Amino acid sequence: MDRTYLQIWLKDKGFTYSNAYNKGKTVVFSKVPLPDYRADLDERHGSTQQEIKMSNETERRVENLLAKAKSNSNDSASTSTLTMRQSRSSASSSVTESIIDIDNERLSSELRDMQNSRKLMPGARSMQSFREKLPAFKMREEFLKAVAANQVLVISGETGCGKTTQLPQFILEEEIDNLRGADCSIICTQPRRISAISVAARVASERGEELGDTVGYQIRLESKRSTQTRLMVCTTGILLRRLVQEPDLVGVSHLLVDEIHERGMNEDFLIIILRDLLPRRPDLRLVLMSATINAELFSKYFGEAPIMHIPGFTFPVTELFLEDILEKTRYKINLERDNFQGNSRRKRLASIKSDPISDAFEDVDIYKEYGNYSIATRQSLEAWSATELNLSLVEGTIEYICRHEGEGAILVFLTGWDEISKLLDKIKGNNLLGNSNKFLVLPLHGSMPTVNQCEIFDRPPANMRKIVLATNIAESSITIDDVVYVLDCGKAKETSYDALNKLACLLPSWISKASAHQRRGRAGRVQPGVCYRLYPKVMYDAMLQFQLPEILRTPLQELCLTIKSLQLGAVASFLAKALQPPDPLSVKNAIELLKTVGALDDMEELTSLGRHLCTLPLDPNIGKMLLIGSVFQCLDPALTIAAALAYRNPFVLPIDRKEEADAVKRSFAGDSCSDHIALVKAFEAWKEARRSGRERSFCWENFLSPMTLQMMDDMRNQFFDLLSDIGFVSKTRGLKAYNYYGKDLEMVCAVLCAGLYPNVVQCKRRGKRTGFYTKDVGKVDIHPSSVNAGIHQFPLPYLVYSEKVKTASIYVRDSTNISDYALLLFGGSLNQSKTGEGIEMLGGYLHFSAPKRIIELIQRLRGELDKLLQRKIEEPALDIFSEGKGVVAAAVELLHSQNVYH
DNA sequence: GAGCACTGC
Repeated sequence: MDRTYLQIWLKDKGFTYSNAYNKGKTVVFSKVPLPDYRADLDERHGSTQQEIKMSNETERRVENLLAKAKSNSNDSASTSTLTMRQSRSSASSSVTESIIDIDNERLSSELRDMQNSRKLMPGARSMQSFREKLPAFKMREEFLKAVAANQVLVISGETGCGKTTQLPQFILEEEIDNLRGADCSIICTQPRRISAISVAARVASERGEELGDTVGYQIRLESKRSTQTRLMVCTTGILLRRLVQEPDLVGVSHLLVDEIHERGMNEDFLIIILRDLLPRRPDLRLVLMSATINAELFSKYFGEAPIMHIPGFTFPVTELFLEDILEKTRYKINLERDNFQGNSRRKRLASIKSDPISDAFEDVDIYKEYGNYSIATRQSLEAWSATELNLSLVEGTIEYICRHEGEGAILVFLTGWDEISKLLDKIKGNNLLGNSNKFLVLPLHGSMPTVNQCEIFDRPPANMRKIVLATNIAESSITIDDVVYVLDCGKAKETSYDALNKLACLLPSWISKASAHQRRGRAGRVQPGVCYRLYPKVMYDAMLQFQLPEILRTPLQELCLTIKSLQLGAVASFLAKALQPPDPLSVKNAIELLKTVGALDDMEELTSLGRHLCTLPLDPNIGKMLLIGSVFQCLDPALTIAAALAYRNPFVLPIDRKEEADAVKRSFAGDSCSDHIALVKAFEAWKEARRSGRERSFCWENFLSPMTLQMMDDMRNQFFDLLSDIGFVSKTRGLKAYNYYGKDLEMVCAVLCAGLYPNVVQCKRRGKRTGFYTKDVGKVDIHPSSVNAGIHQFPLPYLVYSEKVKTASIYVRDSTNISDYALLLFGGSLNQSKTGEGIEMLGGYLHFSAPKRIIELIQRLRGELDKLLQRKIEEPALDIFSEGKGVVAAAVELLHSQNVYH
């Protein structure tokens, strides 16, 4: 067996990137300035030259295979055919039109008869009186008049006013009553899947109908609708996909966009498109639904569209700030005990100012400002730190509520896994709260396994108090009805995007007033409640009105690709029309990345690859990984990895058994040094377990989320269908026909490399340790949850990663160890090195050296591979294994020659 | 050497 021993030859060249960092120029970046991790830039940035070692045997084989390929490709000249888009027949004959008119008239009157008869059904009376009590009901006529008179209408209303369920319903009833039922098509968008389903279900039941009749819903991979459906509730993402096919939303009569104040990326993107669409569709009616807090913003955006306000109804919630809490609970914040570093207020004042909101408090003269409060309170305020969460204070407040306040569940908002875990431990050790008969303490975090989902929602047994320790997930995604007390620590982890360093960040920051309001509202769902804010009033006053919109906080490559596919013109000028346009540098980064991936050409136009990527609901890198995976016969693992990366990691993080969970994940990875392979193995094992009917125990034992795995499975099917739509696979041949190399680790890693490039890490040995470096930010760390964490010596010189995030440090979360051949054949384009005889990649960040004839051989192979791939992209039905037999075989040969495992 | 906000096609 041919085995090439790979020697890693390290050579520091002191390479620096002046374009990426301007020394002396400060980084202006969202709310949190970056610490100076670039201090010893030159030292850290030393670029490594990788010497390519190729055995004579391998060289001869690759040489031979390539020679065969040459003769092969000559006799089969490219026969790429231009596919013409079939245009839909635009004009239907007048005869069919009049038949449709008659049909529609009949249908409209049927719909009206049905609507009227349902009003007489048992239960309809009580349902109607319930609806009449909602604040929205009083506005019914006014609302309908405004919809008729204005193309755009902005509705502002607080939770509990009934706007989401009533307004679309009013329109539906009105249209049906006026015999326009057959012609109307109402779409209502929701930002989340669950809310789309529950809104549709609620409206259907209020109308006394089955879901899917006149009222239906559609979310990804799931819908309940019929030809009867006149009101469709869908997620914003579904509507955006529909716009790709139907840019004018032909046939839609009314569009209601809900929760627009949340400023999600999809919603912000949608309203730019809609503002441009309205003049082309004068008959379309648009209703924007927002919380009261920022309705004017949207009205202005749509040329002073009228605003209608609907008062809300929730139970009153008493609000207590830190000073009131200290006064009431007599809790004492003790410097030595509670503040680990013993930061006194004065010491903190002397150090660097942290953030404007904390500063708002640090600047206050406590003895003056809090003159009406007790000395103990003032001393506690003096000792309190705005930068570190004081868990003892949280616990003390919980204890106070349990001792002195009435019944009702307590909901505690914390920032993350760590805080939840620590507080849980603390409570369990507490004498009063440790009494397990009296308290039910439940952690609630997106990646914790939901052992007993019901426990969170159900009322606890009598004389038992439920205490939920949650993240932001409880702010809008999960609603716990019986909450009476909310504890708000005032912070949440928030993503931001540092365009200068091309770096996504996930850091705790102060929430906005809007979030604080939302958290408070969680206490008043069933009865009057109390909200304990564990920060001073002055800090609340200093909080931002709203969170920064998502479009300003995330990388934009996927959005930019969608803009191109919708033919909305130049990306930068289109995005400049947004309510709050993103930083031009972020746009530039996204376009550069799309060019690197090969989705856009130099003129910023979509390439053939780019057009394929538009059809896949994936980040362009992951989409490319999937396409290359199908091309190179690794479809099964590519589907799994794409699904996991696009949705969420199926591995859960149990609060008390995380070491075990870590070990299980590592055992799935084996010696692959790959989180992506661990995912694939876990998914395969799940499928096997499901076949033999032991899914539940398998998931439990292996710390996997059955719901996530199920969703991944569905997404895999969706991706397969989409690949079939664009001709890369044939459904009749099935998945197995595209998976010849599915178990071949080197091939799967090469496919990962093709997709994840330019997300490459250089592993540099430094004595006993390995340092990890990327082009954009220099030194990075392997995330401790990765199977690659703690490995000091990797068999291969590079890692590719799916995500790099700055939290406590800059981490690559999921990574795979790859060879230099994988990079050379499937990475970025190769360039002649400016300094020597070698070749380079990634704008000169990665260098490879070898004897001249080896370099030439590799470049020749790479050239043939690129040509073959290009033909395949232009002509997806092409069989590259017969067409480019020699080239593929040569590539496989080379990848296998670095097999260090067998 | 020590960590994992949340949505969506």
